[in-house]
Amino acid sequence: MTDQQSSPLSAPADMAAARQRFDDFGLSPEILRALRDQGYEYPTPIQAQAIPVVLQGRDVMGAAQTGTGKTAGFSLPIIQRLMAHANTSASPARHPVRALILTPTRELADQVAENVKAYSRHTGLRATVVFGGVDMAPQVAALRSGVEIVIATPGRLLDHVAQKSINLSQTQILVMDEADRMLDMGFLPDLQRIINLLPRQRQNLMFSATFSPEIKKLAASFLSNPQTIEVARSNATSDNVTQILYEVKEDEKRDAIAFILRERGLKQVIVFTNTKIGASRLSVHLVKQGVKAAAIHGDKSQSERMTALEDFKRGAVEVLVATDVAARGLDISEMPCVINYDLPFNAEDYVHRIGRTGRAGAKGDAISLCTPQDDKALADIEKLTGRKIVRLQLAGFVPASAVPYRERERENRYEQRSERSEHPRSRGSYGGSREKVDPWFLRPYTPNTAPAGARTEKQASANASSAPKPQKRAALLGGLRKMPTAG
DNA sequence: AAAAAAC
Repeated sequence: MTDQQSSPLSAPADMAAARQRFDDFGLSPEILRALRDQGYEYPTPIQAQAIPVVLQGRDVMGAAQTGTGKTAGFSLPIIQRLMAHANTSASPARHPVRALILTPTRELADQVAENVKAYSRHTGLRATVVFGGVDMAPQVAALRSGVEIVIATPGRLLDHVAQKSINLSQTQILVMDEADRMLDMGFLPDLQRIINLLPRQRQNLMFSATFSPEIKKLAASFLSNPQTIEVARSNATSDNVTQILYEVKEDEKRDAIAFILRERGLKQVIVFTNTKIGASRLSVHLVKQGVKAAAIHGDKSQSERMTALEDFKRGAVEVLVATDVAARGLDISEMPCVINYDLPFNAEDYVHRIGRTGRAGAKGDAISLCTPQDDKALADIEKLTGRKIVRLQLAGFVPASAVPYRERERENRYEQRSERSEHPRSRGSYGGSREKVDPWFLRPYTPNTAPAGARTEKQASANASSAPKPQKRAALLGGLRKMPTAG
């Protein structure tokens, strides 16, 4: 809950009487103080609905997109309920985990934890976050010292369960955030195992952006007599977001992105790709063009992921090239624009991706590149969002392939020389065949009017590059996480 | 077809 919160002083006087305030919920002075610290006074619609219901101890099935203030909607009343039954013993053993919040991605867990810590800072309650890809020891130490609230991704949580560094036998409240995403990611067995470790008598809160049959089934099996909370029609795109669609050729996409970034002078933008390798490649390409870009995806080490996100938030990185790891949940304020380098495979992912902009009533642009192959994806998106998206030509855009080779060679001379030592042929690993050379840094000039045969050859070379040698792929992806550790 | 998540 940061950017979606309206300014405390912005409510017109004539509205103030009708408008609910956080003071109206009977939250403790310590919680209200934390809210004041952050300058929050008025609840968002989801908060106004969720807080009283959660305070009553009821189960909740909430349909809410990120950016609606959902996190505060469940964490404020949870903190209140835990305070109401405070445990004053100094012994860590007397501080069993009392509330567990599960999220699908590590970044989301981290972000939720930051919010929970902020809201509980004056209460004496302690919260910690637990996720994979980082050293376990500090997490074990935090858990041992005694925490009432744990925010976790499922895999690492079960890891802690296995080595007995966490005890869930006293956990009275369970939150499943982004439940639809967790199902998509195959977390159902893990969720089942975790739930089996909890007391039967507990409060369950489930949040999901969509209400698929699978989600309803999950709700039916895990929730008891839940109150349904819905703030906006699900699958709807925000009216604040202007959707723009440019039709380009596949091999023109990189140039088109660079062109769009330059033309619009974009300083805070996420570019989504469908693949991890695609994210890495595009970010390397943009950096070569002088763009402050970084990639974030699941094959990056956790420290690289965190660095990229922090650098992006503080402005050192202006273009975050991301896979769908960043499509949901991430709360980055003031994002005026989101770009789809690839149209996503699932229409729902499109909604989540463009939901990263146009938050808190601000205007935003969602720019997508599409190729003629994307007809089906586009039709699915238009069906889901109930809107027609007009295809436009990217005015003024000249792809690099349209610039005569000799001219490009002159422009790129320095770059090409510096790359030459990395040339696969110089290492003999690719043999001498020109078709197998990665066209990334040696792009043969192909006239736009090339005959069909030449086009096929170009495609073959593009295909070869989409399956680089494992070593090169690993270097690109920066997959520290995948490196074997001792033993 | 892809991505994410434990070691």
